[in-house]
Amino acid sequence: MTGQKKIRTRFAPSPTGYLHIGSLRTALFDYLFARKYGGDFVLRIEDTDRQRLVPGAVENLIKILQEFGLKPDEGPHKPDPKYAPYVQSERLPLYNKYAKTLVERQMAYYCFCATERLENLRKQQEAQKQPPHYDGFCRDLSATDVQAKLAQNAEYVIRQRIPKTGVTEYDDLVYGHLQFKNELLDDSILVKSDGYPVYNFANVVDDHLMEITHVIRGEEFLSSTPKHVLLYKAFGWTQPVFFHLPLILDEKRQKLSKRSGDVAVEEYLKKGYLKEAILNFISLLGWNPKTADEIFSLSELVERFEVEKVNKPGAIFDVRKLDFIDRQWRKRLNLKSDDDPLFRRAQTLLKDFPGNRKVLELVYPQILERIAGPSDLEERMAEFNFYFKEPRYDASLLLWKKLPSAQAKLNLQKLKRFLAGLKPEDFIATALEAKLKAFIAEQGMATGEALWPLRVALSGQKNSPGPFEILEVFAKSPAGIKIALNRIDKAISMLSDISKD
RNA sequence: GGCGCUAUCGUCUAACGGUUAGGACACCACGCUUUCAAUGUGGGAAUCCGGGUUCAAUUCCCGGUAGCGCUACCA
Repeated sequence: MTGQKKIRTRFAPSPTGYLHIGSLRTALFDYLFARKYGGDFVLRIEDTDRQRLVPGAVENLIKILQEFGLKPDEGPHKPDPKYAPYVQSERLPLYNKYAKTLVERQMAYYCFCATERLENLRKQQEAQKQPPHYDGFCRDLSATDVQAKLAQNAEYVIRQRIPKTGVTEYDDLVYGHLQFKNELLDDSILVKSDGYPVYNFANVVDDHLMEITHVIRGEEFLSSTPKHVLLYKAFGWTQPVFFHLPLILDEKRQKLSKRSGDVAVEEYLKKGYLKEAILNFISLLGWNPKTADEIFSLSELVERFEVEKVNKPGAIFDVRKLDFIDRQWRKRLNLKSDDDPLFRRAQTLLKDFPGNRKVLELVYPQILERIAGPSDLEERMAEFNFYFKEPRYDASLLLWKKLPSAQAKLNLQKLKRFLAGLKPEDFIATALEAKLKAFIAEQGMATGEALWPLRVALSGQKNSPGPFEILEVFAKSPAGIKIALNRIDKAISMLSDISKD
């Protein structure tokens, strides 16, 4: 056991200002793998693309990871002097040093080609239906030529010198044995003209220096991995185990991206999804426990996680399943409304409705109860316009379970008369319910046959809050009770029309 | 175009080479319930195509097709 190296995984996002749902999944698997096998989970920030820098992104990343319970053991927030810094833009001298080494070993070379020439080259190749690739113009520049150019302060990049022959192969934990012909690999750029390294390079250097044992990342890196393998070989470093995760796809089967809709984890949080549900849901994308259960907490996931259970095909992100899992979690957690993000979301939405707060406070618990999932919260909320607008509905809606129209009409007439005799202070949902139910029983009506038509008459909807709540809301304003009674009248007359037919 | 990966219900997926191809989401019907939700019961719904290997192929091999990914001085 002494020779065993400690397992170390890393999550290496670019600070783009938000956390991509796919990135969260990667972070989750990094975390699960590290926890499962007693390793460390490291956060490294890949900010070598200076065009895409977003201020504050790193702090946001750490915060949100923490919120999900995926707190890295190491990272910018908690550096280990042995590996720090954890932000790539602070590691420039390192990349520089290693790039030089590569050049010395003839495994990389200076390239002075102008962007314009490269663009033309690519256009030509595309026109001739050839795979676009660097033509090796600077690959065999003599040492003196290079020195001369450098002395002139010519702009340059450093390219990887890929062997012209041979095959590069590696084993992936998920995808198995993979091999690539070297001749098809491009002499891609390692260090950009601004002195910043490119992903393919910085990644390898850092993973080695940080002693990462398992590289867990999305499948999109499957075909750039041979270049990484070649770099490990060039340096004489042992390569980590590669562990690629199947892609998360949108409903069009494309890699989930900003074009697909919401990809930012923050968006889902804002919509009111529980973080437990989000984590649970994405864990099921490309991985399955092989049991009937599928509701798991983070620690349950750690317990059940196994690499063998990771699938190869890309998985479509189906928000309806997320809704389902969210409901399950909501039930499991039994949240009080103040702790429920969905509730908070509902509250902010309600602010946009043109009514008094009292109305909303009364109906919101029902909104939440009847919700299918946060994804259609907005739609459901919009239905509550019935209070402010005259409802329009089909008379057949009033007929619950094939209730005869004459019966419905009679019931409504009785109810209306009863309601008309009540005092304004009687219109408090709980008290009203007791009174109304007593009356219904006394009249020998079936509860459903009385309350269904009443509720529909008041709201005009198949799904709405209950009649007691609606009536309480109406009774808040002096004219409200009259409006409610008018609606019942209208329903009665609609039923009369039906019975004539 | 080149290279790579992938291929079971609409979706997520299960099935030592032998199953009436299973489960979950979604959908539909019915029951229960004042509606919804929840719950119960039932229903429709899949092995991409073609060859092999084998007594036996969803499973192994080959080919095709399709989808996706990569093919940037993005990651």
